[in-house]
Amino acid sequence: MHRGNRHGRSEAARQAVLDAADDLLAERGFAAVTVEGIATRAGVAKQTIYRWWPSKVDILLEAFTQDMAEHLFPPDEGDLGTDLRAHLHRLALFLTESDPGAVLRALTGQAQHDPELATRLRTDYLGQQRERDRQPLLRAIERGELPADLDVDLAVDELVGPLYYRVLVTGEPVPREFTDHLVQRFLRN
Amino acid sequence: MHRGNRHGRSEAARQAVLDAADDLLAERGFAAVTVEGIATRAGVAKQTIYRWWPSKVDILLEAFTQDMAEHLFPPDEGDLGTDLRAHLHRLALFLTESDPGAVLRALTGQAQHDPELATRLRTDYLGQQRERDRQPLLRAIERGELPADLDVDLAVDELVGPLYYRVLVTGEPVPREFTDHLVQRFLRN
Amino acid sequence: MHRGNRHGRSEAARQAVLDAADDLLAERGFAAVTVEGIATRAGVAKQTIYRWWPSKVDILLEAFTQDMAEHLFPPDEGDLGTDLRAHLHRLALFLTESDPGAVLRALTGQAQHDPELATRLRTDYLGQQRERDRQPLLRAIERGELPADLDVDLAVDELVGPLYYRVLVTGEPVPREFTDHLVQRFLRN
Amino acid sequence: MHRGNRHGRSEAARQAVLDAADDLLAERGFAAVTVEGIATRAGVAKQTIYRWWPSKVDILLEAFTQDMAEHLFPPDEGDLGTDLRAHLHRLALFLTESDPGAVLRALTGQAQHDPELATRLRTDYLGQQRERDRQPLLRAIERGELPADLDVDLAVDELVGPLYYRVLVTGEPVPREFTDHLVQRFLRN
DNA sequence: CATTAACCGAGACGGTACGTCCAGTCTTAGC
DNA sequence: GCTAAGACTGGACGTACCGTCTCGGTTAATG
Repeated sequence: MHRGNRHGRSEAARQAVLDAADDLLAERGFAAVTVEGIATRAGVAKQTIYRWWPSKVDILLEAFTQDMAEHLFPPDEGDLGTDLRAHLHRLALFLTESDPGAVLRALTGQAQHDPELATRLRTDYLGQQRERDRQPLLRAIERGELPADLDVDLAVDELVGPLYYRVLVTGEPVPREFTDHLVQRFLRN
Repeated sequence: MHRGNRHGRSEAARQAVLDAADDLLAERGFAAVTVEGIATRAGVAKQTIYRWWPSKVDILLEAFTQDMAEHLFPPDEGDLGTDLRAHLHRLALFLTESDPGAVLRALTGQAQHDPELATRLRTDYLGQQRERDRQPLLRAIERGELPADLDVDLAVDELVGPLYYRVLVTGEPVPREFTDHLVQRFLRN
Repeated sequence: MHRGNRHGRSEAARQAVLDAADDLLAERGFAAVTVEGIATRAGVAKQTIYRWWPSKVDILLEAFTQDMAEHLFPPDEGDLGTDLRAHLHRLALFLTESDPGAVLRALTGQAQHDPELATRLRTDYLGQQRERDRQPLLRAIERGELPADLDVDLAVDELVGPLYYRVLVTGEPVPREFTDHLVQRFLRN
Repeated sequence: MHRGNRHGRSEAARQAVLDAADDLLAERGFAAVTVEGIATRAGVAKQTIYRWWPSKVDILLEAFTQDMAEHLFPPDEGDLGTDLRAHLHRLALFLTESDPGAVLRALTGQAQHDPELATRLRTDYLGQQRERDRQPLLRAIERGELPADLDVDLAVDELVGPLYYRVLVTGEPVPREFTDHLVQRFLRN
């Protein structure tokens, strides 16, 4: 059944590992994400895991990157407020409700102990995500809705910072009223 | 050297454990904070640790709470802008530069994998800290600088959220310009 | 139930390990004597095994030494032929039929790949055994049954060599006729 | 480099495997004789090994059989004492000094854990060797030097048994005096 | 003279056992 | 009664080989 051969790795094994890691995280928490557990659940040998991933966080990182790939492109309705409200709300749902969001929270947690992972996480995910976060603002500048000299990065920090803060620090829910309020305060300025 | 006696726990042992945990975290990172490592470094038996702390995160939590206790009381200069700027800057320094800040980052990271720790962290630290964060705003309301119906919690999220976001997520520095800018934007509203 | 404490190791664990190793060898052969298998069967943690024994052959060596301790003291009936016949027969039974004999065969086999084990085996067992093998001859010399200038070591080689040869090399049985014949040939000289 | 063809196995690969196994045993001991190690050293695929040999001991067995093939034919000088002394001395040298002797010792060791190998070893080697060992005696019987009713097998056990015993068990050297002495004692009877 | 079957190397695969590290529990002797 | 010491079970770590399995390339008899 397995497809090990000179043409390279088994896609079936790869996917089974990623799925197993995801499932273990979702069902039993980060502490249950062990290489042995993944191997058993995926029906894969440990060596196969170590052959392709340096550590278990690399598995989660790949699983996350794959799952998250097409998500979170901000909508473009032609109105800054509409776009921002929709985007922040979707980001909040992603972080608090989705499986890849749970993986991201776990990885962000682990990154506090592991600078190398922190760097990788920023390279692999945050860079792209911030680019997506900037889109509504950049389009608004083009449309003249926002001044051309706006500090976009600062604006992004103001908009998404409180959201991540709730998710990662206070653990409070992030209802639509909250994200809408953030947008409202931002626009009033 | 050990101070076995029938009169209660050894304060020397307690402090040695807390110091050892702090030092290990600072010098060799969270992964090096093991109960055995702490015991060896502190010159203490593992059992002594387990007698007084349920787990290693409890040690860090206690070490952190002790170190952090008197810090971060927001100044009261009688002016909202001045107070907020000073407070946010000190918070930023605390989170990014201080040893207890490093412990807090590590604990916050661990809390992403450990809901029980998350709860404890909020109880033991965040509650108090948020109260301190609210002080400048409450005083400003009393002074009439801010409207009485201000949603203070939301305002705190707006002010400190971007700061934690930089510390925990993007890893970017948090210079005084950044915190000043946050205050400026907040006050302009 | 376990008795780990500062006074030293658990005798129960020690004996369980030795028994498990013995049993595995007897029941399922040398290939089944794995540290993990011993640990499981003995109801002991692997770490406990590695704490006290450097390798699995050390376990077998200790098990063997303990089992073999009081065996094989040659009889003293006051007659060389009688004593030698009895001693060789008992040695043959020990090597071919007994559990410690099976362990010795396995260790002797392993010693062919492991010079250090070979040395240990000679120190721990063969030295004593050869001393026992010499006893009947020495007593016969004292009684005047054998010349005082007899090369005792050579005589031992002649007497037991063919026996070990059958056991270890040809695998033929070692019946009483065979050992009796060896003695007869030796005495006729 | 490889010689794939439809007409049978590659002799080059076969010989490379046998040499690699021999060399590994001689240089790094039995524990280093692994199928992977042999394959790497021989520049051969593991599959090629498994195609032709059921296990690594089969490789050693074949290597040994090939190396040993023409050795050890007992001389025929027409005198029993002369022939036996020469034959035992050559056997001692073979077992203690030669490369195939080292392989035989390793195989004999392994055979203590592996009854199937023991059987094969007796079939492939010991049978022939014992036949060679019997030759000097049979010729002496024909010449009338020994009685016709001599138990030849027993005599062989007496002559070579002590030699194997020293090689496999006590590890003592087997000098010419020793083998000569065995012959002398045998002839005196 | 092109096909094509038998053999080759390479190497991924599911497994088992290795020897290590740490978690968390337990027992004892000393102060 | 608390302490240091340290043995204990348990479980995950990362590594080494096992024996099995494709695969693409090489070669030589066959068609």
